[in-house]
Amino acid sequence: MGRRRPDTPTLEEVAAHAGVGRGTVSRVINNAAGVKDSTRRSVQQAIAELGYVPNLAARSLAGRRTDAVALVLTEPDWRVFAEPFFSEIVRSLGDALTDTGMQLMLTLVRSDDERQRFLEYARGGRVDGVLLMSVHEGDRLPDMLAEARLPTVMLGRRSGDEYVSYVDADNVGGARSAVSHLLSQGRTVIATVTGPLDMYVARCRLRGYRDALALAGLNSDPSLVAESDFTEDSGRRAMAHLLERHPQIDGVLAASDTTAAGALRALRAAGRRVPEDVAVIGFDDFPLAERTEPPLTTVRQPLEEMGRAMIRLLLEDMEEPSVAYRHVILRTELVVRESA
Amino acid sequence: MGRRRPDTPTLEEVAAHAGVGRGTVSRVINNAAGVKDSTRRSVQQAIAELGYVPNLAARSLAGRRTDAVALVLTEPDWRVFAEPFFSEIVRSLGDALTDTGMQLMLTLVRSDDERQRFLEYARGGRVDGVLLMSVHEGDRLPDMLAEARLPTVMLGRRSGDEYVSYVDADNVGGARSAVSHLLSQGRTVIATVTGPLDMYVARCRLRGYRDALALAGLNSDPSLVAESDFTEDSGRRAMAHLLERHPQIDGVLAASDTTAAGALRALRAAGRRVPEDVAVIGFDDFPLAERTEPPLTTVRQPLEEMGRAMIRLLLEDMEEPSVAYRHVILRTELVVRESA
DNA sequence: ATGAAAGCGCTAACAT
DNA sequence: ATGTTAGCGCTTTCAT
Repeated sequence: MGRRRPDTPTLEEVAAHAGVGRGTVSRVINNAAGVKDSTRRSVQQAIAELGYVPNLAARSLAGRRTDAVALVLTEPDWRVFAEPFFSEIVRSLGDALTDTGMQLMLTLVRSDDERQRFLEYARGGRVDGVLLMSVHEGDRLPDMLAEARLPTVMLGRRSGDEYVSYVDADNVGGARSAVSHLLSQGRTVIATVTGPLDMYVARCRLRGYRDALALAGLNSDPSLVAESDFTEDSGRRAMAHLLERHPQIDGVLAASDTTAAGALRALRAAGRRVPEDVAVIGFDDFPLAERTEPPLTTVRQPLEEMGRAMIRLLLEDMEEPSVAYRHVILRTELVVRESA
Repeated sequence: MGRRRPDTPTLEEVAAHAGVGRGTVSRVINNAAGVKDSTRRSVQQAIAELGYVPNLAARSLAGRRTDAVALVLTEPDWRVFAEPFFSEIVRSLGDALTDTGMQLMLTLVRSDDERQRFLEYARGGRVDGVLLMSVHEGDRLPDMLAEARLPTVMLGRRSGDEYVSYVDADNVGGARSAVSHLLSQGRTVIATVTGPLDMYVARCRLRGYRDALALAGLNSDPSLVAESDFTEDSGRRAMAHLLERHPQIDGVLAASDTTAAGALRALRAAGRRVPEDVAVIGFDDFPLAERTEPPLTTVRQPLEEMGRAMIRLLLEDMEEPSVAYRHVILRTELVVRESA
């Protein structure tokens, strides 16, 4: 595990080469004010000539920033990678961070051992802040990070009373409006393929489904609810199962558009036409839902805004280490795509 | 961008608390030999009581390891994320790294600006080594890293004469054996859906396809070749296109199993039966190919071994910074899955 | 506007 | 076996 970084020029050598003190060089590389223009230029030239690159370890030891934030994925199931949702969020985080000059690094945490290791890494000062995504209910990592007073922001929450800062979408409202939409179309037997019910997000969407039915004065029949794990295949199986029990289903709320695509396949396999016989609405990942034939109506989450909001909360927390946790819940939008 | 790490106890405080010198504490946290058992225990207790966590910046400044390696994705197209290939490799890298106690961090590099930023990050000493994947032909990042003398290993190569260290699969051989297999089945009109031809891997597979035909004394017809970008949808389109020109196609080599799945859809849409009318063989990502109905024959790459080999090369390079570039090409395996 | 000097928290070489 | 000490390369006062 030996490491040798050879002959990297140091700030001191740059200073000597430029014939100035090292404080001056430091000011130049940090774009600090109060350096005569001519001095600045000669320092810059020395930097170029020597191929100087600041030693980041020394820099963060000496004080200020690390200029890196970690995005942690605590997901034993690697298939989330395949979700457009995931890549959209990562992209939006990357974009939002670009302006701040920070590096985004993705870290994968699967076991408790890795959880511990990451904690030490973060507490060791290798990152200025931590973003978390797809956190499951019992996961204590966010609390550990928060206790260590590391700026921490989650995407989504683990439960109804979450403390650690988070950004979430209005899942209940989204599901509610989707189901209300189905009802207003005259659909009467509406089923739902939920996500894994140990995830709060899945429970919220289920709640919205029930709320909408209740609002219409209908009882929700438990046998119209089938659980999936957000993958296309499990969505297909869940839908097939629902159809066996309730052949007369004419509307479906799916936990995600991947799941919706799966449901679509099951419906087709059973000879149903979509949306004529059965209308399907999925939560949220537009790329897939749009590529479906026909394009599915979806509850769209403002992924771009969610990423931006996460970065905003994180930066705020870094500026002034407050004791407050902050929460942002973003509105969802029903994107209707039926021609019918 | 201010950052304040509050009141973290230092090694010195631990030493005082335990009533020992700080050298001793350092030995204990680094599991160095030559510390009396009783001393070690009392230091460990002091560490626990104070909640001490080593400052990683100080550690790497003082010399040794960073204990982190970066996996860089230089991919403007985020859909690669969705490839099982990708997550399999990441998993295998993670596993291989676990034993060494190193952190793996994924970094996304899309623009030249980000390329430059990452270079400074790496040269700044934040990582001990760099792994690269999905590197396109003209990308200079690997050279820049190698010139900066950072241990660097790529997955795949950019061209036929690659210098920077890499691990690759025998793509030519794999494609050749796939097409030979089709020929031995009596298939006579064999098309191929290639990957993006600005990637060497795609060209290699195309070469294997041609080699096999030549070996059988056949000329390859350019109009039996259609390019895709490794996504399912582009595979579907490419296949549809091929079918228009050559309705009599009875065998297909697809660039990946995602592409193969797309090809399958196009074939079905055109009323062909697989594998009775048309046999499809895809390169490489078993999870998807197995979930296809019927399961597709594939050219399997030893992803697990590839990940391990990358880590091995990287560690070797870190141990003894050699001037040599090293290359490993792993054999592929044809996994036949037709019942026919 | 700029130089000098005091750390930041750790490792490793040198004493003992 | 353990204490002491000299840096690692930078930022940041504090002088000037």
